Amino acid sequence: MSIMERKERQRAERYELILNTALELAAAEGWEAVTTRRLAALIEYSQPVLYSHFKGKADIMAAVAMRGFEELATGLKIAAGGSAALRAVCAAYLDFAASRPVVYEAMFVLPTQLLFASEETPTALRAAFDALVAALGPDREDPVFTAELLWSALHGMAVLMQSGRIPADGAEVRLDILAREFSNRH
Amino acid sequence: MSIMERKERQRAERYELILNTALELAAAEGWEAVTTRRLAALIEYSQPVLYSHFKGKADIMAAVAMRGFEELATGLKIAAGGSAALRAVCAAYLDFAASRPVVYEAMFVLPTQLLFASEETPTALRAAFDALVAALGPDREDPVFTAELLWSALHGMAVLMQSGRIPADGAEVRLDILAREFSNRH
DNA sequence: CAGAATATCTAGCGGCGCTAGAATCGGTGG
DNA sequence: CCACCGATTCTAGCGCCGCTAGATATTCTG
Repeated sequence: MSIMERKERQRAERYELILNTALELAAAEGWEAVTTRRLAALIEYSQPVLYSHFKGKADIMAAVAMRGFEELATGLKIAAGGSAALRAVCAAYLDFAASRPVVYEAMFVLPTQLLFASEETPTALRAAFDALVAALGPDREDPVFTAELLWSALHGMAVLMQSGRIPADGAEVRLDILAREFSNRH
Repeated sequence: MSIMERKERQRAERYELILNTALELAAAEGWEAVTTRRLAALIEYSQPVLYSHFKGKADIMAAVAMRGFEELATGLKIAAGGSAALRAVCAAYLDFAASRPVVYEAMFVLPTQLLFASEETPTALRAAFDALVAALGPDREDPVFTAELLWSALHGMAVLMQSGRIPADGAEVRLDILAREFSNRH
């Protein structure tokens, strides 16, 4: 059965190659430059090979997004460890969005079939959201709604800055105000 | 010169026809369904006619967005009139986003060359933002940054709800929390 | 080593945004 | 009234897209 194992391993390697190449290309030229033809050329296989791994372009982006959910969840959990957890978690979120813009775009901006806040929500995404809830601290009246609002604010800041709709300059100040407004001293 | 006037009037009418048709089609089937071919067929002209009015598809969407800026600015100004201005303005913003999703998408989600917070920012958009600043009330420490943060929160709520990433159910509660957190009693 | 099964490729479909050049229309001067 | 000419509009096509059917090549098996 070693032959099958080797085949599976090679297939898994090619799967990784596709994802990494798609991510690199997207990072360099944006998702609209990630076409099945260019991607196939870069991995040095023909187009249909992509379709033996993924249902289509959207599926490739969804796979990239899934990894992003895990990375984000990890980042938020680490940030939640120290003191001033709320501000740190918010900073970690914005940091992730700023440092991996195309991954963030695949996760939260581009159309998705992914259902949020449902049974099919990926574990990692749920974990990331739970980190937000936890960062708000105990004794909240509406912890989930408040966390959704906090997420909205973070997401809005991320995408409006990314698209140049609000200036990058004020990021620190806005983060300070956000952390202050959402702090638990009310 | 009456003939030229008639021609200009007819051209203006066709311009309107294109914009209205694009908006209707986008509202019915989304922006990705608004192709130059379908649009041309709907207005009963050939494709190149579109290009005699607009530089391209993106330009058509930008024109739709521009009208949206005006409508939003008007809506926010009206909401700012009464009492509880902050909550009312926020509600008006979310209302606009929810009731005209494709216009909102063209304004704030889809790629744009439009520069925000610069000299080229459309007057209407600037007016809408100023309404947010005003709604925060006087005696703020960082009124612009705070307004940018408020806008971020509103935008985040709008798009995350629109894409189903946060449930539509909690909209009212989240709006309440938002208005409370940003109220000037600190 | 022949044949079956698997893996991969070539070639193509319909549709996209956009445009060059042909055809047609409408106003104008003889 | 008509022939011309410029403006307007259309036909046809380019190179690209996501995706797939069917041919081909490769690999494993008896």
